[in-house]
Formats: sequence, structure tokens, C-alpha cells
Amino acid sequence: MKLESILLGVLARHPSTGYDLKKYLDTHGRFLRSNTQMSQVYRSLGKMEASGWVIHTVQQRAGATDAKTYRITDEGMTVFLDWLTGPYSPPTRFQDPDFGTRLAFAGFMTREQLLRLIDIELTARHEQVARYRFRDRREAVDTSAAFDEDLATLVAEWSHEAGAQAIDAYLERLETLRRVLLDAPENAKAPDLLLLLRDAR
Amino acid sequence: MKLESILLGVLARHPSTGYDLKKYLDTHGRFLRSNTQMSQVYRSLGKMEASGWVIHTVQQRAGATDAKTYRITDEGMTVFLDWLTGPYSPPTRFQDPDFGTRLAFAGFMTREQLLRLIDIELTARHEQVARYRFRDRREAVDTSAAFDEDLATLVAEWSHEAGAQAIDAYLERLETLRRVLLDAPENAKAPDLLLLLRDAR
DNA sequence: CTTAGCCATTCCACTTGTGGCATGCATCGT
DNA sequence: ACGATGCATGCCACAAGTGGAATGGCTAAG
Repeated sequence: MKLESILLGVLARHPSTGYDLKKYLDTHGRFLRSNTQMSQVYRSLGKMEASGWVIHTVQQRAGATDAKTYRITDEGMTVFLDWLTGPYSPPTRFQDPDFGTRLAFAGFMTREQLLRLIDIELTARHEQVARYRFRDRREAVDTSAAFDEDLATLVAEWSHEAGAQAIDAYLERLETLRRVLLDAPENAKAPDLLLLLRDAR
Repeated sequence: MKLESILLGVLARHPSTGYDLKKYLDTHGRFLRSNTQMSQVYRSLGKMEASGWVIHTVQQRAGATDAKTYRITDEGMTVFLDWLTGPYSPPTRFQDPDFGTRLAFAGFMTREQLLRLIDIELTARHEQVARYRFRDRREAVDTSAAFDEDLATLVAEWSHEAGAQAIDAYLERLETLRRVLLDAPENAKAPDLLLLLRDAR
């Protein structure tokens, strides 16, 4: 479902071949998914076609393998939009791409839907910070093999600080986006929005 | 292999039941993996036992379900250490837990091994930044359905900036850790290391 | 001329992960 | 007294992802 959502999102913007989609995942979409296999893309495409979410037409390429251009169907569009604007439950790791994937297709949302999504993410992460930030991080030890406690402590401390800083920065940035979306006039165009974003930092 | 590596790492520090391991994944290990299912933990444990990487002993708990305490075998320790210090290829997304998972078990590494790992990560990410930072981010458009270009542009710009800032901060923090590891005297103890870390910020 | 890389798809055998169900006792708060 | 939560395991069907091989033409650089 997750790869499929991405593929549907791309196809909702323009028809593509399997190869194109793989290229998207390796370039523009590289933060949405790590190391996606060709085979996985083609298999998803096949499954989606069987479900009636996409259809393909064949492009002959003299000599070479025929290329199949996939386009999204109305049904596929419905499925995609249902996923995009449907319920979102934040994964444990804020670094996971679930939220970012939805953002990548923000253009298909209304400003209200986008704000709702952001609010869900924000409350979930704030709650997480509140629950864990000052929690004891020591772990029970009883190590048999060679284990460098000093090294482990250093790295654990660094990891915790790095994680805390990362999530704090993340929350701050998200709040900024939220602010811009709330403050911007209803009919603001892209250049003005970008200016607002710059000022809000 | 990935869940198994984590479980082996935990078991390398102390014996645990399946339930304990799941709890670890939900608390201390929450940044290593999102939403792990109980069934997945028990299945991995079963498979690892079949491979001879772990063994279990049964704890009777009057009335309640017996608890199985798993401990790592020598073979399991070898497998774990091979994974930990073996070749690491950075995933596309720097937010993926692969690197962090290894760091979580830094205590089982020597300082040199840890530094090698950090150097691999650092070069890979620097290279990524160099390749993509100033790349054109515009995507070909040909959207049929309702698509708010202005909203999409705003969010895309925000995402890019957020991503850039996140990876920059990440690189900086990693460099700091690297510095501390390089500069610290061979026999430095945890409190001194933490002081160095604090000063290095 | 040759090698490398891009374009393009498909198949296959696995391995992993998801989500839910079933069981059953103990403890703690209301 | 009741319900939630924690402890503890296991089974199942199904969905998704991994990693590699096979095929074959095109183009550009060395």
C-alpha cells in the first residue's frame, strides 16, 4: 500500500512507465523510500492494474523492448485521494517517511486538509517528546562478551542529544509551516507564500 | 536480518523473553524500528533458535503462561558481531535507522571500527549533498485532476529546506562525534568523554 | 571498437512484515 | 465488582519487499 500510494501520486500528476517511476523514486522521491527495486515497482504496477487503479498503453520502440505507459484511472484517483486525505496515524519514528510522503502530494489537498494532517503529526510528536524526553535512558546491563561501557555511554549520550535536537528542529519547522498556512490570505499565490515562509523563519 | 540484528544485540547484553524484547523495541529501541508486532518478534526468535543463534530456558510462572528466557549462543554472537562490524552500505534516506542501529550497539565495537563506520556514513552523505543540493527540484507537470500548484510549491520548498537543514545538522553532529573519538585519549573514561562531547558542541 | 550506462520489462524464490485472533493470570485503580 | 493494562506466548493468512538473473537495443565516451 505504501509504495502503491507513491506510484499513484506520481501517476496522478503525469503518465509514466515503470522505469520512469523507478527513476522518480531514485531522484525526486529519494526521501520517500530507500533503495526500491525495479521488480517491486513493476509488480505493484501489475497489481494496481488488476485492481483497476491504473491502465497502460504500449509504446513501440523499434527494436528495443516495448515501453508501457501507465496512467491513473478515476478509480485509482479515488483510492489515492482516500489514502492521502484519510486517517493518518503517526509511526513511532518521526523520521519515517509516512508524513513526508503525504506532504509530497500536498497539491492534491485543500489547505484545511493539510492543516489537519499537520496538527495530527504535531500533537503526536509533542506528546512523544513529553513522554520520553526526561526519561531514564539507562539500560539494565549484564553483558557477557566484550562490551566497552565507556564507548557505549558516549555514543548513547550523543544519540540521545542528536535525536532530541533533531525532533526539536523538526517540530519548530513544522510549526513554521503551520503558521504560514494559517496566516496566508486565502488566495495567496506561490511567490507570496514563499516570501511568507522566508519571513517566518 | 534487520530485526534479528537488533534482537541479537539486545540478547548480547542480557537474556530476555520475547515480551522483554518487544518492550525494548517500544521504549529504548523506539528509534530503531517503528511499530513492531509481537508476532514478528516471536517468529524471529523461533527462526534464530532454529539457526542456533539463541537458546531458551523455560521459567514456570505459577498459573500463568510459562515464560521463555532467550540467551545468545557463541554462534549467535559471531553472527551479530559480523553484522555489526561487517560492511555497511548507507541507505538512500539518511533518516533510515540502519546507521543508528549500529550505533546503538557501539559498545561492542572498538573505537577504530566505530570510526570506520562513521567515516563511511559521512562520506556517503556528503556525496549525496554535493549531488543533490542545488539540483533542479521542478517536476514535469501534466496534472489532470485538481492540483493546487501554489500549495504544492510552498510545501515542496518547505520540505526541501527542512530536509537540507536536517541533513546539515546531522552531518555537523556526526562530525562532532568523530572529532571527540579522534581526540579523546586512548584510555578516557565515560565522564571525561561526556565532557569532551559537551565542549565540542 | 569496446565498454559502460541508460532504457525497459519480466520472472522467480525467498524472506519479512502486517494485522488480527486466541488464551489466561495478576494487578491496580475506580 | 469491573475493566483496563501488563505479562506472556502462539498461530494464521496474507501483503510486501529483497536480490538476482535474463534479455536486448541505444548512445556516448574513451
